[in-house]
Amino acid sequence: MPKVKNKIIKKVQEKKAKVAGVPELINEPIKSNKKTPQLVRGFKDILPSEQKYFRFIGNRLESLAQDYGFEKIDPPILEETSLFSRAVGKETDIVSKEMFSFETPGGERVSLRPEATASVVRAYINHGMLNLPQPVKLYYTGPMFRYERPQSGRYRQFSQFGFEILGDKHPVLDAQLIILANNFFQEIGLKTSVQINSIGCAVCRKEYKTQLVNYYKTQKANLCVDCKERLYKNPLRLLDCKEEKCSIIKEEAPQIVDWLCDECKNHFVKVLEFLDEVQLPYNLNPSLVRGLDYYTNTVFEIWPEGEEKKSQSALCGGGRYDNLIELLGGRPTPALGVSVGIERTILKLKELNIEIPDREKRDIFVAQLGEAARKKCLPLYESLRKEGIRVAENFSKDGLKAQLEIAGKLGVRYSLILGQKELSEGTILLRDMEAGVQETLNFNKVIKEVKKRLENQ
RNA sequence: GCGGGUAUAGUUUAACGGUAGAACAGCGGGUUGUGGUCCCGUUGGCCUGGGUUCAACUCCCAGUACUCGCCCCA
Repeated sequence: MPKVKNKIIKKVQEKKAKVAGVPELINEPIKSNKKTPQLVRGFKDILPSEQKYFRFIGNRLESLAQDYGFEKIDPPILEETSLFSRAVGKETDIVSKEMFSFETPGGERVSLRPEATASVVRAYINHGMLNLPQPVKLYYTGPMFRYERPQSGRYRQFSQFGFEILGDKHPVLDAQLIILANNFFQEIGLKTSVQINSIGCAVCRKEYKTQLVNYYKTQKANLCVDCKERLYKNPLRLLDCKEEKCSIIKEEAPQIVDWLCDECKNHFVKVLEFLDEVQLPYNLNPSLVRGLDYYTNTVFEIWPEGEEKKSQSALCGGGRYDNLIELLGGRPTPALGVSVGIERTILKLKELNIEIPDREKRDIFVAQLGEAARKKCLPLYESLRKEGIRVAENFSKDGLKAQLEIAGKLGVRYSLILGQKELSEGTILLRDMEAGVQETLNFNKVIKEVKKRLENQ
């Protein structure tokens, strides 16, 4: 009620002011007309409340990397555009229409990275890592950029982490990489389904593509519009069309595993055997093909359990890329890798209400009253911190009420309170926040006393 | 690139062709020195542009953003 009244009074006063010829500027609120810049489409602020998810995943990542002997590499976010067009493939959607590319003031064609494998491989070649003991095992984490239509689980800037193993072609590595990736999801509490396939080497894939196209040509009349296009642009993609009529055609389509050369088939069989050794269940998925050109032989994805049909559900994807290093100008070197979509993983964690540990609680809040106390509390805070005590404060506040309120919200066990009275006595109050009782301590012994109390609990 | 839904305060939202209301959060006070309960006060908002109308936050159109699908991918 009074609010309405105030507003009316305000209006009347404004009118009066106008009538009296007071310049309007005076009554104008301080608010400027300038609009606050908004987020660029598809980009997000990762707010403090979201950070625990990233921290949680980051911690799991670090310990996994340690356990499996991977070393970290941080390639830059910006690379020559040609790195991606050569590695990922000129014809792929990612390169042909989804990169943030521009010219630098110096005239170089550069792109924000849409993925990191190409950069890791470039670094491997640039820094002569072939002279290190092979295989070289590297991991990375950071933002990637793709100019796609944003939607659930898809942003224009998103985070991935990934593991790359360069310089060895043994199938045990394929299996171990899949185990590692799957362990990650298991350990954060997600149930998963491993999808695996082999797309062979350049030779047998070419042969298979011919077979596939020949078969689909006989069915051309019944294909969807997209698939007619795929027939010429990217035949392997025919296999994961979701149109019902195409799925029926797919049933009868030749499967790549039947067209693998002896070497590729042998490799794939061994990978599966290793997986069997650790009793990791997997789904042999003949229609799993990957969107990046560099893949050869083993390809895999990990999906959340029970979400086989959804299109954006893959939490991670990876495979071998035995030709990539040579393609980028290195010596022929086999390699493989996996990358995990962090936001997608977080989305899943939230969906399943999986509990994520918060940041560690603070133990002691330092509250002060008056400028003199403030001056003593600032160094006290430093001393407590140096003693390894988890301490909190809000020194800019004046009232004790406000400070204790914050202490309560932080969930500290104790608050130290220093005011005029304590200052003159050389003491300080220790308040047990749970019990609500206080005792007076000698200021000079406060660190020792606080430590003693924290240890006793 | 294509299609559907949505757009009111920091957040969740209400109502209305005629001066926008709440809850939570924030800030201040009730205790000039005591939090987690309570009470009071207070800051702050109709996405942008055009049209219809005496009058548009409300109706219409366009744009933009968000969102959900398709495509593609993590």
